[in-house]
Amino acid sequence: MSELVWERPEPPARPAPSPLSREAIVAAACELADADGLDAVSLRKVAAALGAGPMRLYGYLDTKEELLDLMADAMYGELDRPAPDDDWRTVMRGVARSLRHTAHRHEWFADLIGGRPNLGPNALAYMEATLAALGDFGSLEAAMQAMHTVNSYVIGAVRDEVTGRRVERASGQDEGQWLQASGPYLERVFATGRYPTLERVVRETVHPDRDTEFETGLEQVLNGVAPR
Amino acid sequence: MSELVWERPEPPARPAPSPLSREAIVAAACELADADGLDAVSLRKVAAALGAGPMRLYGYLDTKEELLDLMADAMYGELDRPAPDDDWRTVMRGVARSLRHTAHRHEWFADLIGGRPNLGPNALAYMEATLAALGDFGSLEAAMQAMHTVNSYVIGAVRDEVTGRRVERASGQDEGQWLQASGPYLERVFATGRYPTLERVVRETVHPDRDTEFETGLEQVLNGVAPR
DNA sequence: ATCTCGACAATACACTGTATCGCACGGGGC
DNA sequence: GCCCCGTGCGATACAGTGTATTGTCGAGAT
Repeated sequence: MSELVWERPEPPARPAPSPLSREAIVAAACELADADGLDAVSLRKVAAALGAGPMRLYGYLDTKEELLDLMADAMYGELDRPAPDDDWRTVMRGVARSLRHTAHRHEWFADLIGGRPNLGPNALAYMEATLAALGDFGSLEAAMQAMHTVNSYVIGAVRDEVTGRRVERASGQDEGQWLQASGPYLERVFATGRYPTLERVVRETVHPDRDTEFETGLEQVLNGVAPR
Repeated sequence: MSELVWERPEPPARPAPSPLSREAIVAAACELADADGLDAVSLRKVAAALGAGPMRLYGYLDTKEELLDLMADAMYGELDRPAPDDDWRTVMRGVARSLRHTAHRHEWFADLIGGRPNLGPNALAYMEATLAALGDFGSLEAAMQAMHTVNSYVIGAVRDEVTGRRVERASGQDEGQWLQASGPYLERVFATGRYPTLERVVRETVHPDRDTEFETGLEQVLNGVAPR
């Protein structure tokens, strides 16, 4: 019934189960996402990058969703903490810029922020530091409302920027505005004459680069939320 | 070689290939998304809902991405057009509220807006109408910048709101704030004493409901973008 | 020395988007 | 009226996904 030793192959030489940790897992996942976008993050690939089988990850996560949560929280860990002594305007400007900055370095972050509850330790710590630095804002509820407004703006703006970048990258190496990225199409659309105002906007106005667009928008929002 | 007629089954009774159209396809897809979220939208299910094979859709689309683009554009078709004679403030308020409203009726829309270039006919028409109605704003470039700022705010705010709703819905029938939806967890987190400010915010301040939070944020942004 | 338990890999399943293939039908040339 | 061909469609196929289940090996306890 059992074969003789000679014909039986040796045990498959267990490759010394590499040590794992949540940190290593999300690091690998982030690397994958940086390289090829969020869609490239699959449990199998992450596990493979760590020299492990896919099911091994389920000791550290219950769900892929949880991996995404961890990735998002890792990004909150990368943000610059606000200095507690700055006035509220600089604090909020700093938060906004920092968010934008890391969303530019890790574009997949833009797909995640706002799309899930951020209750990880890093996100909470960041919120804590920000709120604490907003002591000169007046009431706490006013500070919360202002944070919400600014945050919403940043999330939306960053999202737009990132999709703009992607379009440009996909549609040639072009830099500049999405307008010329989708140039020919828009030409054809404008030729119908149905969008005169839009056409004027595209043809006659100069478009600021994204940095200044973001910054002036941010300044507008900050003016809007200023107490009094 | 060939079987006798008796044993050969009849032709599979071609079920009268149902007529199709892009419109019918996106309608079916939207229905699916309304019922069970964006993840429930698969080409197979959409096709099945229309009584067709999955591959049939590829006559109307090249890619699932394109289906999502069509769905998003369909939503732009549902928005209330701004009245051309209103002043810029009411125009922008209307745009913002309308976006928010349809994102509440079709929550999956919140997952789509800002995440892809919106160049469909409905989106363009909407932009056109909005820009045209913003004639009293001063220069066109200022109107563009202001629209961008307001739009970014709305996209971010709506995104936050929708994920909040989802958390509440998932975590019991609770209404109110995400805070008590994730209540026990936050209690445990606060018990560490690492987030005193956050704790004060949660415990000591009253949280406005989402409508007023959105509206006051919107008003802040509108104040911020006002010309002069 | 044996038993047991926990950690891991292997397998399996239902499902996804999409490329390919082949058939059946309808319309144009004789 | 018949044939033939193109075209539109379904069936099939494939690689890849998240995850449940099963199998197996090694170490620690008795």
